[in-house]
Amino acid sequence: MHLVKIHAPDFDLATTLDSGQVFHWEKVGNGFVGAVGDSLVCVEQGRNVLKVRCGRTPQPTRQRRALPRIIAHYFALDHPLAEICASFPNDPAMSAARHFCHGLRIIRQPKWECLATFICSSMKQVAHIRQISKALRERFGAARQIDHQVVHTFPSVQRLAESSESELRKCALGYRAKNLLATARLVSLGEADLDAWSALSDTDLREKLCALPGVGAKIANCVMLFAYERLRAFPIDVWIERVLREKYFPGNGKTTTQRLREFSETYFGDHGGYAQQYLFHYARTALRKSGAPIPQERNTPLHSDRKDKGKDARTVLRKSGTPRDSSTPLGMTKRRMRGRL
DNA sequence: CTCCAGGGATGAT
DNA sequence: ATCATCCATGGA
Repeated sequence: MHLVKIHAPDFDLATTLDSGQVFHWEKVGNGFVGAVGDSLVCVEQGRNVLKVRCGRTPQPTRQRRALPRIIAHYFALDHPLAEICASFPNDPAMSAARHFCHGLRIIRQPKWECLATFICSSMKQVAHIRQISKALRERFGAARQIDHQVVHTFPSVQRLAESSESELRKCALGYRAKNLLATARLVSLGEADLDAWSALSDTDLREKLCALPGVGAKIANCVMLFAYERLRAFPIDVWIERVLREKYFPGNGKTTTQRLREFSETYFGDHGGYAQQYLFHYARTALRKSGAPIPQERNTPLHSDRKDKGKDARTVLRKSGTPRDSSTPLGMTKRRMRGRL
């Protein structure tokens, strides 16, 4: 089964796939198996090279011929990584992250796959997002085969749009099911044209994405960075917020999230999204275990700890089974979808 | 067991 | 405009 070698200097496959930007690659042997678009591949890291094997596809010869180009484009091997890293600000935290994440690239993900996956990501750990992605693919995706093992592609917009909330909830989506379904329907109806949005400015693109159910500033920035190649987009999640407060605003207990956002958009420069991903992966892997415990910075440092107050009531109220579809046929509860989209 | 996670929508100040 | 609360789920 055809092996292709692709020149890939300055690229670390494992670091890239483990950095929390993509969630469907599975480690098999010395390589990783996953779908790139509609074709299933096994990718293995070599010395300055990627070894790629292709599974069965509907159009074998055509796909096989285009494979190197597709793979190189997907992993963004054309990004001038040295220049990008050189554009990062020169401070201790950034330098540590840059060194730790050597070879990490922001890859080019399919728009719908990226959007749908990050709608599922809210208040979920990376391991959980992988689990949800797998459940969605196995239930709604198309089966592909490579090396005697079956892997499923990410489900199409139409397939998810014609599913139901209760069916989506079987994939451990929880409250995210309604948002994923509503967004899938908007995209499938053409009211949200993900491809056409490529032509928009960063500001307009963010506005369009934020109008989708289940998409706020953070997820919009993730989709902009990982699927629209907007390398300035700077998603601020709980990890990045900790890094910013701890490394860039130490002691300032009353730094607003608004201030953090302004800082992140100017300080990190033209490739702020790249810088953000380096800081994120560094904080999650190197900083968490065997290091600084990350102080956690409780807000409300003044008066009144208010011991419990709720937090256990819902555990008691949680009845068994029947999540009930909550009957809002199109879930169009987001006001911003009103008017000209 | 508790705690927390690549947040967002909503309603109350 | 900011702030609190709820939303489900499962790994650590």
